[in-house]
Amino acid sequence: MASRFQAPRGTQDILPELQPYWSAVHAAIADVTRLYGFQRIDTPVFESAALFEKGSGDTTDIVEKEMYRFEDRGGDQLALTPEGTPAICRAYLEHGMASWPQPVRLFTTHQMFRYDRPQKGRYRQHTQFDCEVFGSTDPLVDAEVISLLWMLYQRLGLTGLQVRIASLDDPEPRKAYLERLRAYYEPFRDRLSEDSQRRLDRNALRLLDSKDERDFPYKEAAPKLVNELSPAGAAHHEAVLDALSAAGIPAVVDPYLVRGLDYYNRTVFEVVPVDDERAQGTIGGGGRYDFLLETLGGTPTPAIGFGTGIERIVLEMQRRGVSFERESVADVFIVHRGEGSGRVAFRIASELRRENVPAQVGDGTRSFKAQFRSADASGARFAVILGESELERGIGLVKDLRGGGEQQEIPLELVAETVRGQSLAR
RNA sequence: GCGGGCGUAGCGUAGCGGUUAACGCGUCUGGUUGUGGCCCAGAAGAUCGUGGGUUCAAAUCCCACCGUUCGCCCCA
Repeated sequence: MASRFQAPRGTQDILPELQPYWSAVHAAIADVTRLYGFQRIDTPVFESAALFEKGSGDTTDIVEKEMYRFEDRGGDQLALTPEGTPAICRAYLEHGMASWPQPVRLFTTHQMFRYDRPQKGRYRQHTQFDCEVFGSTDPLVDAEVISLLWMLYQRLGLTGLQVRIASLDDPEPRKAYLERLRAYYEPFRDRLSEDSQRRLDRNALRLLDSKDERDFPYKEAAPKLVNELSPAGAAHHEAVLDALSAAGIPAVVDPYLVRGLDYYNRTVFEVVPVDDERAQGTIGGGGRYDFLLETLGGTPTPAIGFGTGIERIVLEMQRRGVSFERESVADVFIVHRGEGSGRVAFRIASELRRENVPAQVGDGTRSFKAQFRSADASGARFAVILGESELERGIGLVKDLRGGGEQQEIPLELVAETVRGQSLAR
């Protein structure tokens, strides 16, 4: 290895060859958010650690073992954002957005930091596109954010995706359900996997999410929350499904769907590639969180949102074979050699760039052959040749790099204009 | 945090106890006083992830660490 330094574990460089994917994602985000009437917000990379402890839930893994927490020089307890929703909620409350026309639709793309064990598609720093809608309990809004997310994926050429959806009901009926679930599992406690025995005490809902074969028989026979919703919860759930179906979005109810954050109620959903066996397959997910803003000290405000990982989207695009043509870095490549040629080359390049023509100047210390190779590699359509004999005659040669490579003699003052004209005319 | 696989030039690979570590792509230079893409020739580029150990001898065997990858936990 040439370099002694490496990017920190779980972080990565996004090299130029990958940038077209990222640009496409950002462009699609700009499109769909505009189509759905979302406004952009940007929040800081770090926040008060307490925001996430309160917001995400202090027993969630994100807060308990994955948060980059630090004390700054003034003694404040801060954390690199592990999760976007609490940050946006904080901004909503801090800026009195309750007095904006409701509902308030916000989106952002920002960096997330989680100290967990890296794998493909799981990084310590990753980028998330988040959308949040505040101030509406309407199930159509649930369907709308899912529909926005779905459209994003469609526009990026991602096929073979599936929306999995469920409802976690509201806190009171869920509490009652969880008691029933524990009562159901308790007699088998000894026969469950170690993980599931722990879940029984800590987070019974997770029992349904077990991937351990020993738990499967009990899991299948277990009471499912989606089948036992309260009347209000059931009506909401049905309305969301109905709206999705009206919009032609293929959503399947997944009774085993569990999301890792404490604050969700009613609608929860994930988007997964149906043919991906990997555990990190989920590319996006979210849900309703009608009680979070209250938890954070605000007036009760219903809300729903999602996050989707851009790294995972890009991986999925590549897996799906979405590709981009290599962009040329210049339209015009100026080859020059000899005393004073650099000055002229630089002047012509500047003229071209002022006129919005991408132009590159060759390395005048290298041979013509080498500069032409660079010109070819740049993908430029035209080469401008400025050698000693041309400069003596006050002309430049304009060469078409496609086709037969014919060259025209053009007076130096007209080179930029001529090339620009031909470059536009192509 | 737990368990498994992998780690050889920029990239992809070969070599798997024994003289100067090989090949393809890429890069650079040349083949045309000063002209690209194809072709040809040559060059540069590797402390064989790092550090220990075993051995007369280690890229090859063993251990630890680092990185990556797969599964679990969890999540985007």
